[in-house]
Amino acid sequence: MSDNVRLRFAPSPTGGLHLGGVRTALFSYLFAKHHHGAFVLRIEDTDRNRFVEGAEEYITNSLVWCGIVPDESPEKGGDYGPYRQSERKANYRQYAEQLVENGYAYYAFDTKEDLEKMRADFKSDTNPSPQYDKTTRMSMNNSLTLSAEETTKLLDTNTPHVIRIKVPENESIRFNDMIRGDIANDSNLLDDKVLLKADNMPTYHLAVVIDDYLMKISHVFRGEEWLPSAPIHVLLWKYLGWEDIAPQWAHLPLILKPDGKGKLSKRDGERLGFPVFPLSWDGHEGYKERGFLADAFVNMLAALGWNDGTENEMFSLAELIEKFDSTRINKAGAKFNYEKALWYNAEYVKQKEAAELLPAVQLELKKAGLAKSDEEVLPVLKMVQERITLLPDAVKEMHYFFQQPTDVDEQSIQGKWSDAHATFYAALLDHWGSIDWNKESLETTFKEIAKAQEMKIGAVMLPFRVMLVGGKFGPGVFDIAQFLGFEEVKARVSKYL
RNA sequence: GCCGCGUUCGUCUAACGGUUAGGACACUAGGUUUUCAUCCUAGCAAUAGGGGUUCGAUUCCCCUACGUGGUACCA
Repeated sequence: MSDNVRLRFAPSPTGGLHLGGVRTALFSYLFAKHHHGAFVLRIEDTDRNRFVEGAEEYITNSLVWCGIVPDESPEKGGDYGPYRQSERKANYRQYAEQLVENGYAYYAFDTKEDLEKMRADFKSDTNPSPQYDKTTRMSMNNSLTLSAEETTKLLDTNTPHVIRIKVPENESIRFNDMIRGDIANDSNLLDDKVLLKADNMPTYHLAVVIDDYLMKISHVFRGEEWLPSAPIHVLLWKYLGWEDIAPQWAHLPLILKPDGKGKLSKRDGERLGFPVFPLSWDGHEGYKERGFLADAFVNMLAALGWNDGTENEMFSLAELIEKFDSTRINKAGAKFNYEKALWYNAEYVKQKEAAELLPAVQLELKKAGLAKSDEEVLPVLKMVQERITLLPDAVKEMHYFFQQPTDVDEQSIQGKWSDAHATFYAALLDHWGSIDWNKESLETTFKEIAKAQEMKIGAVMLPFRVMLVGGKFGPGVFDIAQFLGFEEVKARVSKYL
């Protein structure tokens, strides 16, 4: 494959992109880039009722955060624009009419009530949801049942109508899915899908075929929920005369709820306590705001349903591009596991250079009201880096380096404090006032004084830590003391003497 | 109901006819850290069920069960 590999990600601007959508975009992007092809973003806004203000911008921002940058898009433009279907409206009707002329589609004038009546009339125990198909179309109000004159008259008087595909009888419609292999469907089970709506806008089925054709799309990655309508698309590519250049389809498995049943939905995030959006959307916190690193998020998503065949699980975007192979995508849906996402993030935080992490950490500190210089923060970050899972953890792990602990866990040293302790720390501070201030000498003298006063090291070490940081946590206590400096250590300890 | 797709440890997955069915997350135990986390070591744990095909099936075929998706003038 070469540079005529072109993939598109074609979301509807009906809300925030969720995990599944991002993964579809990611796989498309990886495949395109692996083959040195193009990745295009197309906005499928043909349903004006579901249009949501700001959704398109959100989608773009999300992709950018992930590093999935389109080569062509509504914003950026390209040779095959426009990239919003609402702006390509002029294209669709002519193709639909071409299908009618060639006998592959027909005008239908049925009202909403007509359709409801048909569904009610044909409904039975064995057929609970009757379709507009070969068994019913001849009893409906369309250009197949009406005379040519009547049809023309209705059309000329602007009677509301749609254009439906005329699904053939007794055909086995097949195509080869990149992930699932040969897929066959019996045409007798398909319905006459609406291609062009009464408002003159195309449905997904028509628009996707025409635009994939016009934009020279070579491969399509989309969710498994499209598998049942794929035969309609196959038919359309054929009826429009483009059968030989139809794209190759890859229907991706779904991302499922971690607990119960079904597709992951945005409600699950609130319910189970994890984000389902990359960036915050509509009051729902995103992965970014939760404190995930974009590359960890992308790695986690890529590993959900794909692997490179080795035992390696860590991949940068560049490595994903290099190793991506669509034949290694799984067929079965995957239950989402937030624990694993957390693990990925912790791994990325640990592996990064502290300096690389610094800007993001600084942002968290500022949010918590701790504005410090990079020079002050960097050495502390190096000490606590491996203790951070999510970026906001940095505040919890670092605040006591810069300010006296407020919540002191006194319970942890309850009953372990005596006058002898006070004497010990007083002597310690007295001695430390005149030594060379580094962690080695701090530790040595700490131990010497403890021995001289017949105190067990363990008995004085823990209270010392608690006075310094506020609890039983944190890096080596002498590392902390060294950073704090004599005056600060003295201040924190003296409070308890 | 009908149609499509799927089914390996609790979860994500490897093994594309021959392995003691491997790894990761989670969990458990031990070690390190005179704290906690990290880290190290070990442990736990799976081929949905039934028929075939084959010298041999996780792997190929069929049936059943279960899961999931579709069945809109939504995508």
